[in-house]
Amino acid sequence: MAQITLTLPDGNQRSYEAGITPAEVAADISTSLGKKAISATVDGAHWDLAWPLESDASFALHTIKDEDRALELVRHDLAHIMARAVQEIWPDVKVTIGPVIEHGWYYDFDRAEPFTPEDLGAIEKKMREIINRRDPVTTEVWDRDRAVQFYKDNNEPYKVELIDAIRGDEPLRMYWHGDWQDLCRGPHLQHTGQVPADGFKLMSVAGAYWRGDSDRAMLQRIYGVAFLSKERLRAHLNMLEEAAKRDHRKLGREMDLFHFEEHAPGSVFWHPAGWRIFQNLINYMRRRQEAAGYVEVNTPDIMDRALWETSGHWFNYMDNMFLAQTHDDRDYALKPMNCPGHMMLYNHSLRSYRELPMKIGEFGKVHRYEPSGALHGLLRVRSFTQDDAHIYCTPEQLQEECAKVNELVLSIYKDFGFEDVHVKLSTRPENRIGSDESWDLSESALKTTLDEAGMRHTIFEGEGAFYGPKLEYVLRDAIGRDWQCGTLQVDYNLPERFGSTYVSASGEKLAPVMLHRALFGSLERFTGILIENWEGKLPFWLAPRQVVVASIVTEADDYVLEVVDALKKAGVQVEADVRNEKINYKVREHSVGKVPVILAIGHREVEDRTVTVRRLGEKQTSVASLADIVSELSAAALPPDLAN
RNA sequence: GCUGCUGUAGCUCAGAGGUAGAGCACUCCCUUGGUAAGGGAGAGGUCGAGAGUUCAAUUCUCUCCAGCAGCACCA
Repeated sequence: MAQITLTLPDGNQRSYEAGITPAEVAADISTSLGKKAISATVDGAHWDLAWPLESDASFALHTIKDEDRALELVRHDLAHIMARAVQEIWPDVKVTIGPVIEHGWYYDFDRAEPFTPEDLGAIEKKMREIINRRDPVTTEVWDRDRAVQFYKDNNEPYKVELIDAIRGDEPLRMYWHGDWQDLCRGPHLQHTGQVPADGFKLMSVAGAYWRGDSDRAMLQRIYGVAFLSKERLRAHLNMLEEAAKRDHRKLGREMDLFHFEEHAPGSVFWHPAGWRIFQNLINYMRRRQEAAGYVEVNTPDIMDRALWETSGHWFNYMDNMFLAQTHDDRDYALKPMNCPGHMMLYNHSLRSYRELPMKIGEFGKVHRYEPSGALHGLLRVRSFTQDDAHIYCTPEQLQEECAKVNELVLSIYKDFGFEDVHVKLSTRPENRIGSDESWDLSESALKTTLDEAGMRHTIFEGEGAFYGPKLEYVLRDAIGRDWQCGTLQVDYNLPERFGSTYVSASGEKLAPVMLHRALFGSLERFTGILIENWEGKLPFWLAPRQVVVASIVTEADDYVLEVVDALKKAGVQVEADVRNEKINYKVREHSVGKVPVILAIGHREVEDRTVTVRRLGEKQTSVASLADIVSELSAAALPPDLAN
């Protein structure tokens, strides 16, 4: 028998006969390690304890203490344990796939009756039984024909389909948890008892398409979360509760910012306070863009079909466009994008190279008939306002303009407290317009921009828009969630389709390149993201109601109004609250409404011409003179681009 | 769009085959109270819409609409 040498993490080497398993190595090192081991890493690959070792390798054993490995295994075994539990309860349910995901796993089943919440409880109970049985996990490599026949005999058509999809040269590995069997790449634990029985919870059941394809069968997906201890699980569940508290739909109601109606699904009714946030964003962006050399324009909401045919939208997105019926025998559509309107604007007069780069922005409201299931509060709507702009430039200017947009967007996100930004680069899709040469140029311009700025990014092959590749800016929020916001797209195609030109220095008519860019993206969505990020407690300059001046006694009312007046004149968004209510009541109400500053006025303040200041989230109050508080709050009300 | 669930007062929710209830909010009265809900009274609902079953439907059935979770989609 050949000998192999395993090099342990501490540098020690051990020699064994080829074909030995990591489980045997672990037991050889110590009895307790043999019991505690859950998997191994062999030359960097995560290795099942049952897989034989055939050659020299670096070798490390893992126990439940190696958190990353342990979580992966535990979650993966739980997927199998859950599938087993389901089949033990309902033998006719067909199994499909069950991968590990962030925080847990899911498994998709084909079953005629829907799983109910009570079913989840029953499954969970059965899973604990299986864990307590400490069923051994064993594995074998089968050849393809045997596996296919096995699944045909067992009436598991999805598994047969999976095997068909696996490359011919890949070994098919079968796993048994006790006498229950599944096709699986592995690795797995030694036995089901290695799963912490109190660290998991089944969360929900929902539909999911087989193989992610909406033309195929709808399966039932059960989601579970799993951690290595009860405490970790509880912490995760608490985190979910915290996230739920940030739900902008709930905060929007509590803060009286906006609402939705049945008769306008996916369209926002902005209340005064919500609209103020919205306007704050637009005004801020308007200033930043003006400073960056943009001009603002406005183009029609409804335009003739012919325009959308020229742009390509009609053929690519007709199903998702709102069409306008009129009595003049013309087809109109509500604009789903601003770019065709901007093309009209560009083409309206003969352009000189001296005008380029030409940057035209519009806070245009676009309408898209989004699938009903996609709608989600402010985050996915059917009519929304973009901070859209198009930059027309010469091919020579392209690279620099991309870099400028990139710089601007990062600087703006920073003003909103988003410093953790990463970028998705999406390249040419199958359905596209334009030549491969123009796509080469566009993609390389975006790639170069990221490389020169040294920004981390992920490439998404084939995910670009039909007219050009795109960058998408993804922000990480205060509790670690990612939100896709801004975009930068290079487009050689629309200028060509619209016959746009500029006159060059040598008098030739040449085609410009255009950039599409939006930095907030959708103002509606960005507002929603800000609400979630700050849990409604927006920074002072953005807060829709910055200050409430509340009277404690009726005799203070005149002075309250004087304070309100002074703050208003100083540019602060302020309201008086002189209702016949106790100060406790007022403080509670405005705190729930996330008003950052409450100024309370009683006899003392009237006499001393002061205010008592209570800031959101602080129990402690302080006293300030009227003049001081006015100057402090008027400074705080300045947007970051205007503050010193 | 697909699967499942939900729809009762402005909000959060209870309820039952015999045309409805609570708390908060709202209006009025009392109370002038010092930092997260002072007390009392009143008003408020075609029970999402339509059809069917029934002597009788808000309750049961079906269709539609909207919302929620997930999937698919996201120019």
